[in-house]
Amino acid sequence: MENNNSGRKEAIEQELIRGRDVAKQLLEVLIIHKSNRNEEGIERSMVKMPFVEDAVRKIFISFTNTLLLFNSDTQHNRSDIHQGCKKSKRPPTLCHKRKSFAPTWSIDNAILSEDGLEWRKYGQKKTKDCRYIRSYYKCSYKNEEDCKAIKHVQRIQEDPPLYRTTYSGHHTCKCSFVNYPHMKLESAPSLQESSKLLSFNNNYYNNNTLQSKEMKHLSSSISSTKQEPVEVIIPNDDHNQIHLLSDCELDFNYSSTESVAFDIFMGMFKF
DNA sequence: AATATTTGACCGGT
DNA sequence: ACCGGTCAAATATT
Repeated sequence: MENNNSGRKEAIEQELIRGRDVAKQLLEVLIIHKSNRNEEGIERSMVKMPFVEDAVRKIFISFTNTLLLFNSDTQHNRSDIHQGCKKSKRPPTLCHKRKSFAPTWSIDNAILSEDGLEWRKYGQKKTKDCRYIRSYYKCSYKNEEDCKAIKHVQRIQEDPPLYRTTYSGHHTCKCSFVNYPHMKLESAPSLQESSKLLSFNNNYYNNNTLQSKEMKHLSSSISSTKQEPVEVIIPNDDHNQIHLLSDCELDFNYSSTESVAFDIFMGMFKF
């Protein structure tokens, strides 16, 4: 327990450092961008938007990974409570999981826009303090993959219309890879039941040096954030596959896989 | 027919 | 007892 605890502490620290470093990079880019505008405000620099976008994403993921690590104790303690009532029919006893310890965050939008993730509406409610209805959504893959991500959307303002979307928990399903069609996450039947297979289409990585460099980075990233042994397979020419052996801490594993995937994504833009 | 949304009942936390 | 989150039957949509 002691050992596990210090390992987690270390992982949290690493995530924080990682987030800080990317934030610094981003800040530098923005400062350069600012100084490269001339007096008329005409832009002379070429700030690569994919880079900026990805840096923001990485910072975000770093924070969420840290939160997941931070909360992993509480989540474990809770999971056995709600296993006992998994199959009970409505009356007489029904256990609903109420309080979630998952990280939450909100985003305001002027329009009801797609967020690129897949949701299914499961309820709506008029709340006390707001005259608008609040809609509740859960991940479309909740049943298939036990993905715990939920969100609710509520209009909070009339005149310039404004909608607030509050997310809770992160996707642990294939839908988190929906914006990155060259990456696939699926079960790896050849290995343990709980393991996952992350595969990359080689068409996107035609520079061989870059590829091997990023793959190396990938493997080191995975093992550095996990205490358990991780199997990394870097195979043939057609497909690069990484097997992740995971058991109870799926949220955490998926998230780090995702963030590592962004690393690779980012590596592509440097060349 | 299969899948998604609507809706009121139900539940747990305060 | 109230409030907001969730369930699941009824209904709508594909």
